[in-house]
Amino acid sequence: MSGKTKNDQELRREEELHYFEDAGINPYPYSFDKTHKNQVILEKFDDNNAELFADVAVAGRIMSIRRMGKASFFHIVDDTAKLQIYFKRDDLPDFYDNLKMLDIGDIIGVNGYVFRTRTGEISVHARNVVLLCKSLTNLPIVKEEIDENGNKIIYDAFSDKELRYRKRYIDLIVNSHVRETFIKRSKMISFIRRYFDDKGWMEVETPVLQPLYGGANARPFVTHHNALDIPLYLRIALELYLKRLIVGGFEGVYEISKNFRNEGIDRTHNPEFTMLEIYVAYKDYKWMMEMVEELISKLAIHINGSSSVEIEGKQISLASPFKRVKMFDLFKEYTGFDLQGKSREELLKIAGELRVPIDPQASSMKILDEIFGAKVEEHLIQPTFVIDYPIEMSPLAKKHREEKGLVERFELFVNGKELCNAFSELNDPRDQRNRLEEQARNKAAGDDEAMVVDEDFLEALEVGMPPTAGLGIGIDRLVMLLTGETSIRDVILFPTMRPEK
RNA sequence: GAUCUCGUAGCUCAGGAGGUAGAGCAUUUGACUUUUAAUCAAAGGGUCGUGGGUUCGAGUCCCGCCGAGAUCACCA
Repeated sequence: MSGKTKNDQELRREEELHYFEDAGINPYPYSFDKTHKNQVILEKFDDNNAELFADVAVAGRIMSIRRMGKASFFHIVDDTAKLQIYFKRDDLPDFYDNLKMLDIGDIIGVNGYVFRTRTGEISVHARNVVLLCKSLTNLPIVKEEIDENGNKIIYDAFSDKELRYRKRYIDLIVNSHVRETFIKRSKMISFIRRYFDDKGWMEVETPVLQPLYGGANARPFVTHHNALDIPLYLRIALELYLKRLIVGGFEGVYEISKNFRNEGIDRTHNPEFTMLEIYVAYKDYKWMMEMVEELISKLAIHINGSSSVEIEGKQISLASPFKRVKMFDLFKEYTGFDLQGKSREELLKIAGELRVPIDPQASSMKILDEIFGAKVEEHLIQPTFVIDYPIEMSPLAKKHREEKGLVERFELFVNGKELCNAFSELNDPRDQRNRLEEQARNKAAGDDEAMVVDEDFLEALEVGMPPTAGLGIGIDRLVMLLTGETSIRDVILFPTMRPEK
C-alpha cells in the first residue's frame, strides 16, 4: 500500500478483507480452473444446447452489482467480454451472506450453469463462488446502456486523459474501447511478423545502445556506460545495423522495436516509438511499393474486416494499388511552381511568394521540406506514394537511375501524414561517404539533427552490399490509422509523461 | 520551447454578482429470490492542484509554482 491517506471507501475495503480472513477465507488464493472465457459462453450458448454448459467455471473482475435481497446480479469481465452472474440465496447457502462483502473491482471465480434470464441475457447461475482477489481501491464506475437502436450509451465515462495515461491499468479495466485498441495493435504487429516470416525474411535484433547514432535526422538521447567510460546513444533508427546484416549475407531482415528521439511531445510524437524497418536484397523501391500496398491493404482487412477506414470524419480506402506521384509533380500541382533544379535563392523567393515562412538560413532541402509541409501534405488524404526525392534530402538513398539530382525514394502519405519511408538503398561506398561527409559539414555548421559519419558502416559498404530495398514504417501511426485514434498516446500503453510532483 | 484552456467528493460534472460547497453514479443502512444506467427510503463522504497576495471574508479576483489538454515550432 502507498502511504497515501485512505478514504472511507478504501478503509471499508480493508475491513471487508479482514472479514474474509477472519472467516477463514484466503482473499488472495493461488489459482482457479476456468473452463470458459466469457465470450465463448456468450457466443456458443443457445437455448438448445444448455446441457453443454451445465457445469462451467468462469472468472473475472466484478464490474457491476445489483442486489435484490435474496438474489443478486453481478457482471464480471474477463479479457474477452462482460458476463452476468446470477446468485440465488437458496443455491448458495454458505456464501450468499459473503456476497455483500464483495465490491466492484474484486476478482471472483464462479462455478455454475449457463441460462438465459427472463429479460434474455445469457448468464451463469452460480453454484459456487470463490474470492480470487480483493481489490483495495475503488474503480471509476462506468455505466453502459444499449438504446433501442442498439447503440451503446456510456454514462460517467472515465475520461480524464491525465489519469487515463498515468493509470492505464484502470483505463483498460473500465474503458472497453481502450482494451480493443490495444488488442488491435497487438494483432497488427503479429500479422506483420507473420507476413514477413512467411516470405522468408528474418526478424533480428540490433543494438539499442550505440556508440554512434545514425539512420535518421534527429537528436538522440545520450547515456553513459560506466565500465567502458564512454557515451552511448539510444538509437534513433534501425537502418545502419540492418544494412550491415544485408552485407553479412542475410537477404531479408526486419526489426520491430523502439526508437528514441530527444524531441518534443505532441499528438503524433512520443519520445520512444515503435519502428518497423525491413531490408530485402536484390530489390528496389518499385518492388517495395508493391509490397507495402499488399501489406497495408491485407492488414486493414485482417484488423477491421474492411480496407476502408474512417478517420477524423474522412473515408479512406486502403485498397491496393495506391496513387504514385513524383514529388516535384506535387509541387507543380499544389503551388504552381516547378521547383526541380532550383537554386537556394530561387527557392527562397518562391517560398516568399507562397507565403511559407522560412528561416533565412535554411538549406534548399529545408525550404523544399517546408513548402511540402505547408502546401502539399494536407492534400494527400487517400494513400499516396510520393516518389523521387531530391538527393540532398535523402543521404542514405541511391541516386535515381534516370533523373539527375533525385534519389529513388518514396514516402507513403495517408490522411496528410507520413506513414512510411523507403528507398533503393545506397550501396556505392564512395557516394555514401561523400553524402555522410556533407551531413557532417551541416552538423558542424549548426544542424544538430544532421547525421554523423559512421566509419564502420562505410567499411561495411566497402565489403559490398547487394542492391537492396529498405522500408521504415512508424507502427504507432499505422495503429492510429487503423483504429481511428488521433493521438499517439491513445495507441501507446504507457506514453511518456512528466512525473507527478 | 511559445500561446491558449483546464485542475471542485472514488468517477463524471455544476457553482462562478467574492459570504467557508452541490448533483448523478459509487459507498453505508433498510426493503426486494430473473435484475440490468435495477428501483424505493435514509445516511456518510470535500484543507475546491499547490504556495502567496488583495479583502472583514476567496473554490470564486491577482501573482508564482506543479500537472494536464489543445494549437504552434521541431520531428516519425
